[in-house]
Amino acid sequence: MNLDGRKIAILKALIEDYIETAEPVGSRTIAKKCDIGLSSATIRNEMSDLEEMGYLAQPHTSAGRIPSNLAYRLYVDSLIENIRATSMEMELIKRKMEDHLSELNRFLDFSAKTISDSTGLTAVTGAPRMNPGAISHFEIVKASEHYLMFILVTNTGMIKKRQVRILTHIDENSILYLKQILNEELAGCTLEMITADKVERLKRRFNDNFELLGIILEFVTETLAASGMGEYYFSGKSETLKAPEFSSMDKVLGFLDLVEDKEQITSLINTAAADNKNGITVVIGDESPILKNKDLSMVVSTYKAYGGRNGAIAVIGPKRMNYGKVITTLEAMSRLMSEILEHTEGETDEER
Amino acid sequence: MNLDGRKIAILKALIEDYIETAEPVGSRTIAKKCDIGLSSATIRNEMSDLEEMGYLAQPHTSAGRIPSNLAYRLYVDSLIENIRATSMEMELIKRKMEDHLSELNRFLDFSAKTISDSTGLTAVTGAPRMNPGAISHFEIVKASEHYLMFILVTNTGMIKKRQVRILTHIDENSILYLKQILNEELAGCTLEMITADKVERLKRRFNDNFELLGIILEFVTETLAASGMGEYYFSGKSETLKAPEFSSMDKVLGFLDLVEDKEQITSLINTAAADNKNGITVVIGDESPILKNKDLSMVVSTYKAYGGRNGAIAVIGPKRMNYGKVITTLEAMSRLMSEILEHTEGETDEER
DNA sequence: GTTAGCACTCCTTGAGTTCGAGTGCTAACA
DNA sequence: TGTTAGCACTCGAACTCAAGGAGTGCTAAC
Repeated sequence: MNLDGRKIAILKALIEDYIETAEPVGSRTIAKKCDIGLSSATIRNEMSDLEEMGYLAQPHTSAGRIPSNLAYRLYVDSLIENIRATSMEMELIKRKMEDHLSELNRFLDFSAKTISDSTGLTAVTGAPRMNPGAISHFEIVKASEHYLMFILVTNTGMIKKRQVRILTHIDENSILYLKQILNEELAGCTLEMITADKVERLKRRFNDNFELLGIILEFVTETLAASGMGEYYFSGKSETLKAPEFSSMDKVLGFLDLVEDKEQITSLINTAAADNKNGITVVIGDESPILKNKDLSMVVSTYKAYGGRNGAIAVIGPKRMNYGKVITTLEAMSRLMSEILEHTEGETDEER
Repeated sequence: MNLDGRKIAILKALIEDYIETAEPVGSRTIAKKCDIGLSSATIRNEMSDLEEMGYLAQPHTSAGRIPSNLAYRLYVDSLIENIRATSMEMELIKRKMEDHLSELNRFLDFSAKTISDSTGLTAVTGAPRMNPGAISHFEIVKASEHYLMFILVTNTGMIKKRQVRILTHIDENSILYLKQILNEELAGCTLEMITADKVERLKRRFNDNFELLGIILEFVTETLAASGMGEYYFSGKSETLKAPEFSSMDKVLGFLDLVEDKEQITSLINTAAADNKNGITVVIGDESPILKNKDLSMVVSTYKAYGGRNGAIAVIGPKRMNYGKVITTLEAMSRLMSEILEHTEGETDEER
């Protein structure tokens, strides 16, 4: 017994009906819907075969069938039709998105909103993972009489500041001088390159500003060691919960627990994104232990930001989601985001 | 008919029982619980009076009574007992919080978690509203052959950067020179102080780098104009939804809609925080149109961050929340956060 | 191989019933 | 006059039961 064309047609029709209605699908419904000129009895036989093969399941004896994980997997991998988003619409979205470009977090927030609006599900956008890289510039600013501000810029565009209280007086000239030393010694250094040797050299050149050097080096090493874990931006959570599968409270809590747990979301998205560097990854229900027993699926894509770093965008929703729509939306959005972010090369601000 | 001591005792006992059980409270329950030596019949009479006075309500004739908004208001304003959090516990929390101080967003995130852990409800912490202030330092860094990075630091500790593509070649010395001009002319300037006059002077001194000046000025004015609207950090949403009042789906969606809508949350917290600059504000149910028909209450407090700016912390939960616990928790946390943030005076980093 | 027919299963729905918590009222009591 | 015991009444929650219907699986006929 194998999957011939008729079985596939029936399976496809069944999945699509189930996606639409969230109700178990009976043989008569399919007989009416897809006009291959078969009676419900024949379809019943085929469905029985499909159940045996693991593609369908019955909630109880006298109910219709629902697709299994295996069926969804087949559907996503080979049955789905690519609905192309109209380029007109995309052009409009792109223009709107460019308006939100001035700050990365706003941009990602808006992108998440756009995706969730278009899919009706929960969208997540993840900031590109920051690699601290090497020091490109170190700045010391005298903020006030007793405060200095350090600013460190790295070649990956990361920028960190710290304000520290100083007890002894330092004049502007000394600051300028120390800054020069630091930039000479540290420019181009990654964390690994700040060796004991280097520190020793700096100590010698700093001579009487021993204490200050300690504070600065602590700041620098901390900054370079920071993983810069990407933030995630969510949109459309309550939208997703309106689906009928969330009528029972434990499903709702299952979903919210997942979405609120940053660790889980991070690991889920990261593994999925790593799986497939450039395309779309679909994780269906129990395929990930994190989604287990939650009747949820996730579709993940990546976008390229400046500096070749990858960010992730994802949609989370009931296993019975409109995969075609979600996949095309994510494809289009990741293309769009890559275009905008690669193009503008780090045109993102940060404050505070 | 007025509120004598006995009525108040009964009302208090009823509210506290209802807060605990979320079930309408009958006369017998109160007779057993608070031992003023009264029979259920007497209490029944008193409860009937209290209902007439608007403090109690009955879901249906043969059910117990539940407190009205008026009763909660009375309870919060005068009946509640201040449970003081042990200073030991607070000392521990403080130490933990100081560990999370290195970045403001992490700190606020952790604070929200701490509050929601201790109350079992949804906690929100809002970053202090940033006032861009005046320019304290302007930096130009040559990121690569075709990219310059501008960094602007203001006296309120705000820091913004932007990377721009340049077509013409500029050597390091010119950059140094231009930077010097900019710092001379712009240091101490607020947005209002960048007048046409000032721009004219800069133009003259920049002479051949006309185009670059335009880009820089655009960046500067945009940065100074940015309102720096405070972000909010949530924690414990799914925790709140475990309360029995959220057994019906529309209550769940009501709560999630509120929590997801940044505009609403912002306005709700801001008006509440503005109401009462230093203490705690309690908004009970319908007292705010935003909470109307959602059976929710909110408790808001503020904390002082460096530079005298105020941030907000709040707890959102069912109207039937443990106000005593929530209020003392928020009081303690706002004191703690003020101590840490005022003390460390802008010890907050930012990256990206 | 396909289909009509039919018995069977099992969920859903709604009506009817019981149960019990709680009230309001009245009459008795201190 | 305030308090309490007693009792009839109310009304939602929970349970049972039967009817209805959607869907299946099997068999026999085409």
